[in-house]
Amino acid sequence: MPGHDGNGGRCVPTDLWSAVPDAGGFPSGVTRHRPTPPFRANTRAMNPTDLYAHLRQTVLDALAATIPDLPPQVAARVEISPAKDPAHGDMATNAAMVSAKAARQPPAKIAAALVQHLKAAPGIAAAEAAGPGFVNLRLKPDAFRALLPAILTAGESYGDGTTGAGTKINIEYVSANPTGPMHIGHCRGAVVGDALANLLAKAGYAVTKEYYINDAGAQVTALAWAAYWRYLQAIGSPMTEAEFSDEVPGGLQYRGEYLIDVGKALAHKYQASFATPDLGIASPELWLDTVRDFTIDAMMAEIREDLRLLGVRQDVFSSERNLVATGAADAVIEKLHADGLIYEGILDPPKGKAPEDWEPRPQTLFRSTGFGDDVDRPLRKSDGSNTYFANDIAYHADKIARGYDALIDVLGADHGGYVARMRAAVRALSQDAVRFDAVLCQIVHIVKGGEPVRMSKRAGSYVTLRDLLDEVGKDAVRFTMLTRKADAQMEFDLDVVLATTRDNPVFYVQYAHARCRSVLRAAAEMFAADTVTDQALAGVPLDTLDSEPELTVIRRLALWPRTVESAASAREPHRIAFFLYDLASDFHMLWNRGKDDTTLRFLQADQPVATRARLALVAATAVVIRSGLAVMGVQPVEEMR
RNA sequence: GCGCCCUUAGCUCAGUUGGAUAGAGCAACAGCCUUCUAAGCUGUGGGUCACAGGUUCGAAUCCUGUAGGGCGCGCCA
Repeated sequence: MPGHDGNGGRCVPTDLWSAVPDAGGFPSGVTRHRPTPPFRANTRAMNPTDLYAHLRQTVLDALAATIPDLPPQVAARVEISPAKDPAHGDMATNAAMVSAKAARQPPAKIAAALVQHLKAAPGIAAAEAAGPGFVNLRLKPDAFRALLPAILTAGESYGDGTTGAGTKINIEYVSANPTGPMHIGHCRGAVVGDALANLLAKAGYAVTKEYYINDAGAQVTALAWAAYWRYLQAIGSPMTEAEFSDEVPGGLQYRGEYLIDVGKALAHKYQASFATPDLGIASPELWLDTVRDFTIDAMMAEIREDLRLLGVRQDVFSSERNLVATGAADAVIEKLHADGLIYEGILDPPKGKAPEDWEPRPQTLFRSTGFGDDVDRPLRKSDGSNTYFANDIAYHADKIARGYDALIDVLGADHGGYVARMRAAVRALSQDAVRFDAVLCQIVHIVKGGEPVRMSKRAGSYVTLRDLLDEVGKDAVRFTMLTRKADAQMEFDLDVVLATTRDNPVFYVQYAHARCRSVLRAAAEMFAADTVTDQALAGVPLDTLDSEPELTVIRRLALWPRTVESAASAREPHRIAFFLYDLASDFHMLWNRGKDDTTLRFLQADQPVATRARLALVAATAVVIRSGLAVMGVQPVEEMR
């Protein structure tokens, strides 16, 4: 989110790829170099780790037997989903309804035929037609229980998807101007971007995490002046801040205390050589480039430290200044010019906006209207230098040249108006082959004791990431930032985040994991430790797991792979947080049964077989919680302190 | 003025990409517990999915319009 300190956002997940996961071709327009997905071939194995995918194939087989010449496009629309109402069974499929038209038969008739096939399928206890043409399925408890050894064997890779199919995807996030420490707005983008990247990787994409350093342009020049002011202070200049500000083009902008150390470092390194003999402002030619580079390096070191503390580690840092220096920006404009997409023209004045300083002026324009934008966009300022957009085109051209199939930018919501032109540029540069998405993050308000928290001691005008981390810690920050859709405004209530109650999702999920681990530790005392490892528990008999709260947890675990898949294709990492909260809720409910009735507790020394079965469920729950927290970049805790 | 996004229980928010009787947490109400399987548990009430049309077997979800809110709108990034 270069530029202002905006941090709002909206998410526009128009996913072209997830619409047809398999059983048919891919939608046109995104087919470049798309390897044939190898998945689903093994969904009929004995221990399916994706129960829903497995059942879907069973339904497709039944459908093929019922309607031999069914078009693949119809098969692609067949879904299997969890039943909302337990009275409907465990799962339902829309197969009869979506194929009715092609088969020229009423849904009810197809449903009845499907029921006949499905009744006999392995793992299915009951099948019945219902409603407008649903087929409801009830699974044998064994079918659900069989998931536990599969999870324990797979470990945290349970839920890994293949929908990405190795697609190369680049996700750019944070990209804060190196003009100061990171603040809350950057923080949300950082967490959303990082979690989304992890999520896409789990779904099978080949992901690169990237940071774009906006180290060119007027902002960093203003930063250099601000650092220079601190330098003058450090060498004992008699100037006042007001006097200095009057001499700065555009005035002194960055007044936060964080530049004091930079000024001191400059003074130490260059002594008084950057000032006039009376310690006043020397000619910028003498010092500006040096001070700017020095300060940018210092700020980037600061930002990298912020990112490290937040647990974000990006693969690639790209510099805008470098793009300009190597002539990449000019080269891209040349290329677009050769393609006939650049012209000199005059834009209409914006309607409704104060036109007082507006005057018609010929500009170098990019024909973005040819690619879905509203107006053509300027590439050069009147002083001849590139606009931010021009450099950003060069940057995205660079990413395209590096071979990505898709690009994602995580931006603040105040950049919503920027998305259409960037998408237009990517389309133009890639001949429509590379998909571009923006994930916009809305603003975050920090609240404590019911009052908004606004100021930071250090930066002066905003709450820094460091302040927030000091207050609540990395894991709480990351989790909480993912408890809302990115495009929804968020109130970050410091009191709630630190509360040890159910309405704090961070606590509630961590507590569930800690309880799992606590039980397993106690089990290692009660039985031989090597009989309660995940590996050992993957082989124990599970028939005794038959109570409703136990099966509820297992059903939830079965939803993990499809949660990963749908969250990834929608580019909505917050869904992982909600899933974990629901899973934690199911688990706590199971745990609470043992509060009043001690015979319902997990560990019963006189019932080793039933106990081990329950331990398998507990261990699998812990695995899935860890798997989800890993996507969010949150460290699971072993015990509550 | 134009564009994009949003509007779901009193509050804060989900809603599996068009499926069946729209969910959760707070708050409210009614019980229970006073415990280390600690940092509460169980249950109840609560809705014209902003409003009006449309598309179809079926709409909170897609289309059109209206009202209200957020963001943006040529040489800022």
